[in-house]
Formats: sequence, C-alpha cells, structure tokens
Amino acid sequence: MGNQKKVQQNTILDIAEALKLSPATISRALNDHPHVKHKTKSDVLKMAAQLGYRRNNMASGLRSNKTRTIGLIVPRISMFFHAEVITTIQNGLHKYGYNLIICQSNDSLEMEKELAEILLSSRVDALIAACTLSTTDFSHFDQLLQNGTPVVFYDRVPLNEQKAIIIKGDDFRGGYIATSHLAETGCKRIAHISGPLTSNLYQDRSAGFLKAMEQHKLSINEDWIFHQELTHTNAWEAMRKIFEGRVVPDGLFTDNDTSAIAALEFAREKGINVPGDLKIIGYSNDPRTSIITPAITTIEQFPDEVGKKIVEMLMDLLKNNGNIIGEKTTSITIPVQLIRRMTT
Amino acid sequence: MGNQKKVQQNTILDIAEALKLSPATISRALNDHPHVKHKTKSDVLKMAAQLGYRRNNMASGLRSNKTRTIGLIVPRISMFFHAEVITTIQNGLHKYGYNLIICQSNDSLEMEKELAEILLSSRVDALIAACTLSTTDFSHFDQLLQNGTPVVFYDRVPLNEQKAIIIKGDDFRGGYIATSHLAETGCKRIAHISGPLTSNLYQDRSAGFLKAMEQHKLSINEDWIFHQELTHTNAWEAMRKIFEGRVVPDGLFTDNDTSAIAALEFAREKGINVPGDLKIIGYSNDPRTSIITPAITTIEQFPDEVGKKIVEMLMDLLKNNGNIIGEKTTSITIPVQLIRRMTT
DNA sequence: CAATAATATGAAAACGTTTTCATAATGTTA
DNA sequence: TAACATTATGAAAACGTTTTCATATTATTG
Repeated sequence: MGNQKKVQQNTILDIAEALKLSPATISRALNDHPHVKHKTKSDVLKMAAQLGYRRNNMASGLRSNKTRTIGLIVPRISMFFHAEVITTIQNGLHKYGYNLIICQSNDSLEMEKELAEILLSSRVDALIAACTLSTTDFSHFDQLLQNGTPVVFYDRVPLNEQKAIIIKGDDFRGGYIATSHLAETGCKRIAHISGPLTSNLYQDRSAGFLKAMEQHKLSINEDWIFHQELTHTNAWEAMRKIFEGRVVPDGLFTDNDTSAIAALEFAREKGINVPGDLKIIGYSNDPRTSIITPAITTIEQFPDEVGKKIVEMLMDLLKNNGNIIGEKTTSITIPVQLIRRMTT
Repeated sequence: MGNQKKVQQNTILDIAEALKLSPATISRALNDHPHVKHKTKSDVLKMAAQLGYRRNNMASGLRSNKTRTIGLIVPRISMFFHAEVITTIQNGLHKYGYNLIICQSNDSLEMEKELAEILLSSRVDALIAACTLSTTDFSHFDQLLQNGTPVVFYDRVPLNEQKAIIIKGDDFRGGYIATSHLAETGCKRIAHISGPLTSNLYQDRSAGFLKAMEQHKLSINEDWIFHQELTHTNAWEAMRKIFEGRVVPDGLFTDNDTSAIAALEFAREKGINVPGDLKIIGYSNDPRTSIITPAITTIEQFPDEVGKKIVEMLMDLLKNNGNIIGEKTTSITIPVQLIRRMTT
C-alpha cells in the first residue's frame, strides 16, 4: 500500500483552467456569490464535481479567518450526560455546516489548559467547554475570549464570567426537589453524598439540599454529608462510615448515579431494605439507574435540551460575529425533573 | 460582550521584528530545526511566550501539507465500546501531538459519506473509521486513499481492502466461545439474536455460533435465529416470537448487550427462570451487564487494546508517510474473552 | 593563514483560497 | 445614442506559515 503514485487533489485553479475562467470567479461561484452568472455557476459546479474538487479548508480558513470548526472540551465523553449533549451538539452544528473537534480533559486541569491552547492554535470559530471539577480559575480561556472567539460553558461553569455564555442545569432546584421528595415520602434522617465544593454543580445541589431540609424542618447530621469525588468506591466507603453509626439514615441523596448505584449495592450486601428502610435518590438519569433492581429514582437533566440550547446560542453568536444581540441573556438555566422509580 | 476591541494574535513576524531576525529563523527555532543557534532558539521561545504567540495551524498546514489532525468517524460515541476506543485513541494521539476530529455518522450511510468528504476537505493526516452497519460499499473512502491519506478501519470493516489498515475483534471466536459456553453449561436448544448480515461483525459471530453448534452436535432451529437491528424493542419482539412456540430454547446468545438486557427483562416479566430455564449470554461487556440482576455473562472486546493498536499502527504509518514497513501486517485481530456471570 | 567544511541566517517563493479594486460587458433610462 | 447603473469577470494582494536556495558567519583542517 501507499507505493502507488499519490493523486494530487484538484484545486480551484484546475477548474479555472478547464473552464477558461479566473480563480476568483470559481471561488465566487462555489460560494454562491450573487455577482456571478447563473450559467457560470452551474458550469463551475459541474466541473468541480467532475474533477472531484474539494475545497482546501486550510487555505480557505487562512484567508477568510473562518474555520467553520468549533472546539469542544469535555471531561469524559463516556459519561452518559456528556455523550448525549455532544451528540445533540454535533448533529445540530452539522446542519449549519460546522465541524466539531471533541477533546477530553480526562478531568485533568493541566490537560484542559493544554487543550484550550491547542484549540486556540487551530483557530476554532468558537469553543464549548464543560470544565474539570477542579477548574476554579478559568483564565486559560481568556486568550480565546480576547481574541473575539465566542466561548460557551456548560455543566461545570465559571461563576462570574460576563464575557462568555453559560448554560447550566438547575442544580439548586435539582438538589431541592430530590431532598423534598425524600422528605415527602417520609424520610426523617437524610444523608447526602456530594461532590467537591470547588464545582458550582455541588455547591448548588448542596444548597438545594440544605434549603429543602430547612423547609421540612429536618435536622442535619454533619457526619452524613460527604464532599468527595463521586466514584463508586468513594460512595461505598461513605456508606460504610454512615452505617457504622448507632443511628442510621432512612434517606440518601447522592449527587450522581454512580454513587447511588454503589449505595444500592452496599444496601443489598448489608441486607438493608430499599426503599423500606432506606430510600435512595441519584442524579442524572444514567441508563443504568433504570436497569438495576430496584430501579433508582433520579433527577433528569435533559442533555438534549442543553445541547440544543448551546447550538442555538452559538449560531446566534456567530451570525453576529461574537456579539450578543438585543435582550438575549448570557446565562441560561435548563430545568430538571424528578424521575420517580423504585428506590423511594 | 464582544464589544471590546478584538486582540490580534501575534504572528511569527511579530517575533521576528521584536528580535530583529527573519521569519524564517523564527519558524526554524519554533520547530526545533538543527540549523539554529542555541541562544537564538531560547530567545525565540522566550519572546514567543512573552507575546503569547500560538502557531496558526491553518497557515502551517497549508504550507507543509500536514495538519497533525486525524479524523474519526464512528456510528455513535455513546456506545460503550466506541466511547472507550475513542478515549484511548485520543489520549494516545495527544502524546504524539495529534488532534482528533470526532464525527458521528448516527449509523447513517449518507452521513458517513458526507463526513468522509468533509474530513477530506479538512485534509486530515489520516482517517479512522468504524462504519455503519449498512456500509457494504466502501468507495467513499477511496479518495482519501488515492490521496495518500492512511485509513484505518476498526470494528465494522471492509472485507477485501488491501490499501487500508484493518483492526477488528475476533468475532468468529467470540461467537464460538459464547455458544460453546452455553453448550458446555448444558444447553441443548440455543437461540441466536444477531445483527444484519451486511456487517462483518454478525457474519463472523454467526459463523462462530454455527461452528460451535455443529461441534457440540446441536440442531439449529431456524425460527430461533434473528438477523435484525440490535435494539431493545427488536430483541423483545424476537423473544415474544420465540416463546410463542410449543417448544422453547434453554439458551440464548445475543450479539450485543442491549439485546441480552431486553431478553432478561422479558424473561423476568414472563416468569422464565434465568439461568435455571434459560441461560443468556450477551456481547461487549457493557457496564450495564454487570449491574443488572442477575448479572449477564458476556464477551469482553478489550476496547483499550483496540484503541492502542490503532494508535500504534497509525503512528507507524505516518512516520513512514503512508507506507507499511517490513513485515507488519495490514490486518490485525484482537482477542476476545468470556466474562462469566450469573445468567449462565 | 588560506581553504574548506559546518553552522546559522535571510530573501523570496509557495501553499490554495478569498477579497479588494478595477474594468469589461450588459441593461436601462433620458 | 449618450449617460449611467447594474451585473459579471479578472488581476493581484493577502492570509501566516514552511521551505528552498543563496549567502554570511564561524569552526576546522592542512
């Protein structure tokens, strides 16, 4: 393989020569410029097809300063929520003729910084980012913004950023309705396994949790509140600690579904009846929650709504080259919804 | 936002001017060319950092005809196997300074063709593709190949393609060991829910199934063999048909895990005892299979091995600009492994 | 120290488009 | 038909690098 002679791609000049026209006219014809005769246009299109012409995006991008490519930085594409958001974004952008460069930070801040640099180098027309849990300083995105490149943050977002678009779920309300639901189904002693408070996500969900506890006049046991990376083992460990105590909770709100699954497995192993003795509610509506027995009550985040909103905002922004128009706001909150299943 | 003046990116010329050097020297210094003085190099690097210089990849790519970007076409990033493969590929390529443009075909052949065109336009240095189930004609990749762009197919691959690299799981063996396992655990009447025979995956797994059935001297009931899109509802429907019969199977091999889950749920609803009356084995080791009760026996495909191999082959190929070196083969098969759980 | 080799730099062309400016061709009006 | 507007095209510059070729500088050798 590869030994055969490489076929050179045809350029705009080849079309020009074939039709005895100037490259300028070919370019205009291909871009559907108004000042070109109908017949010329169709001639050019025909010849382009015949020669198998494909625009060189680098040349085009270099000259016009537009790549029609959008960068995306995400912690992990394998997380259900993100996979869904990305899919919606990609399908949406494709309709507008935009490409997407998807990058994974693996939840590493170092990597995130590096990716921001790389995407700047690639001169993406815009950047979409769901940040790392440890990203509290967002200055590595400043160069993009100063450059005039629109930036959209979603899910894990900076708190006081006026230059970027921010799209987030209603985490406060999510935490609130989850906790209220436990209270309303009779829980008196509610535990909360949450993520690191460096992230807006867990700040808000925790605030919602506290608000609901207060409203239902439930007392809070500090030993039952965890802020940690939301992994399976961490959740298991938290459960072990919680159930070492003399008095144990009858309700548990976990800030993601992986933790809820771990908790449920812990309960199963220890013979704790769910939902009889312990009610559990997770967060995100991961497909696994509906498959496990008993199926886990959780909070739906509507990833497709998030994705759609991102595309919509971005297309608006790019149409007005980076300027927000009129009354449109710079920060959007997507509603959440309780999905009641068998663990409550 | 966006109203403030846009900051122009500094170019190589700005560095040149600041240091009273020519752009050529700057370029060489930045690319670590041997013919440039040590001191000059460090001066340039320092000034570049100071000016916040970032290479314009389009200009660089246009001139050097190298984008250091690799395209990837995949049916859906949300499929567990693909998400894992992609993650491995991306992390691997990143080490070598390559970027990845990830595109989803949504399992549509039309989309796949369009994406191949777009990636050709973007002049990616190489293309990785896991094709649609309905892709039997692979000619939309020819232009890339003729162009000298390396193409790596994985998972769903063309059958007789000598110009591209092909990396696949050992689907024949997977089908064989899955079916053998059922036979060895005592199944006499085995059903098979498989995918469309347009894809090499299901051809091979089916062949493995048949081989094992023959070796174990088991007779095949044609009414229990399905070739269909492997969705939850299709599998459910297949189960309904199978269990309408007077005589029912005691073993089931499904070609993906979604179907195995559907079958298990069907069994649960109809009161069929698993594994007592019916043993079930899936394919892919999707995380859901270990969470459902009873946990499903399945076939591990080692997505990270696949990803690693892809990167390795690709880097070799790019180093030798598109030519396979020495004895290295053009087609690689990754082993599979039985993961025994509670449904068998 | 001259002659040569090795090292370091610069000038300018090249990559394939898009876009500005100029001009030619055509159509419209007085 | 002259004068002007409109439409269609071309010439050439521009985008920011890399690379070729030439040349200047320094080191090495006889």
